[in-house]
Amino acid sequence: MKAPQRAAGRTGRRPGYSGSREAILQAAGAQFAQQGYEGATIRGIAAGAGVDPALVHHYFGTKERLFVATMRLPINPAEVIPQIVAAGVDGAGARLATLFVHTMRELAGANPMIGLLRSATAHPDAARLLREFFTGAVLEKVAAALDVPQPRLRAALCASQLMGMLVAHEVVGLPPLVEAEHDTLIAALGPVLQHYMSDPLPGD
Amino acid sequence: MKAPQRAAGRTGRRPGYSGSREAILQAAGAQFAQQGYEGATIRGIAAGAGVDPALVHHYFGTKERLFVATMRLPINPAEVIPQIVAAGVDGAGARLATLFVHTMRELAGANPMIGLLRSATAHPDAARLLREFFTGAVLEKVAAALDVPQPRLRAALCASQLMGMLVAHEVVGLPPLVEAEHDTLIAALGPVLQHYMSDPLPGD
DNA sequence: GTGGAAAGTCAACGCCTGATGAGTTACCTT
DNA sequence: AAGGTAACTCATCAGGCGTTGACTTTCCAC
Repeated sequence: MKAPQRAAGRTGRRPGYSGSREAILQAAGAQFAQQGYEGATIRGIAAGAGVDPALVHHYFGTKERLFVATMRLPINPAEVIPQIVAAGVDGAGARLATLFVHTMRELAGANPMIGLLRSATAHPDAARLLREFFTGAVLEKVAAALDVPQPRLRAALCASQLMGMLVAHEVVGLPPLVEAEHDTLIAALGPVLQHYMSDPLPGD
Repeated sequence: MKAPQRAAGRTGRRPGYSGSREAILQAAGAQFAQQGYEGATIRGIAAGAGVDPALVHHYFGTKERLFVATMRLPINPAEVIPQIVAAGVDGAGARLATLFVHTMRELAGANPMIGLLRSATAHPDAARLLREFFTGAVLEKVAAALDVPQPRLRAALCASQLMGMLVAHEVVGLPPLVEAEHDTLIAALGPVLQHYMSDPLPGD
């Protein structure tokens, strides 16, 4: 039953390729997602990767930089946004809702976006990063792709609903949402996103 | 310039009524709201209240119990829900949106709900508390007051949008939302909440 | 082959955290 | 006037945190 144990008290470099760096990144992603920036610990991440805590610093320097290295979105907005908007504004709400719900359910429990949100609530830098990412990589892209008035406001409204669904579903765990079928959530969200994207707003 | 300093190195009970307990509760509320459960410290709270850290334990025992003592919602759902639903389902979306946006903007920066959310993301107990509170005190009440199919699911959908607006506005600080007029947000949110409350859903 | 760089561990540092217990002062009842 | 109780601070504890520097072992280029 003796599993090939990592870091078995042995010092010095291991023979062959160990994949420790990737193991650390993966463990860090899981811990940040589950416990947020403050809650996750270097020691815990190292244990999860089967590695000495000092090795984490060897690779990433500080916890802060490890966090930054870990952060990424589950989907690449640069390629997804055109896909959703391409066929025109009509039906874009339904397409976005479908993509979002499926991604959320598939990544349940290991959603990097949740890690970002968890961290953003306790770590101002993460909040700033999230804001800059959204305004830069999402809002602007959507604004460029969507031919409607006030595109940034509309994108932000969509983001508010999607973030909220994520928090209510993954963090708080509201039972009616967790137990609902994919199609129910999609049917509920679709018209909302469509409303934000194309219905008239004050200031149009 | 010598302000009447609290806890000026003097030991023993202070003459007169000091209001220390209330000062601690207020400081704790602010710290939990701004930094979440893990981020807030007993020492920081004590300093904010102008008091020795040990006095916090004297009154509340543990950090956990102080947190519970601090938690409350900005509005009392027991009296607000009937008010919103009373005049019928029609227009309830707009009424809820108006109440929500005004409350959110008035409490900006000191919203106890944000403290709960921040804490829920890092502290499973807070998440459980938030879930139990929502299912018990909100979802059930709404379910009883609303004469529509699947009331709990509808209430949860509304909650997801409101939580999301709170996170996007207060935590992430998306510029288009922060800069929008009250009326713009209300006009955007109203139809969404109305949709969740009264439009047909799969499973009706 | 030989030497430098990378991979890896170990032990320890200084700091901050929540919590405790003893001691001091004021208040309230009788 | 006396004594109990509540309010309050002080010094201190043990434990966990991020981080560091020295040391060992393997890899790779020349």
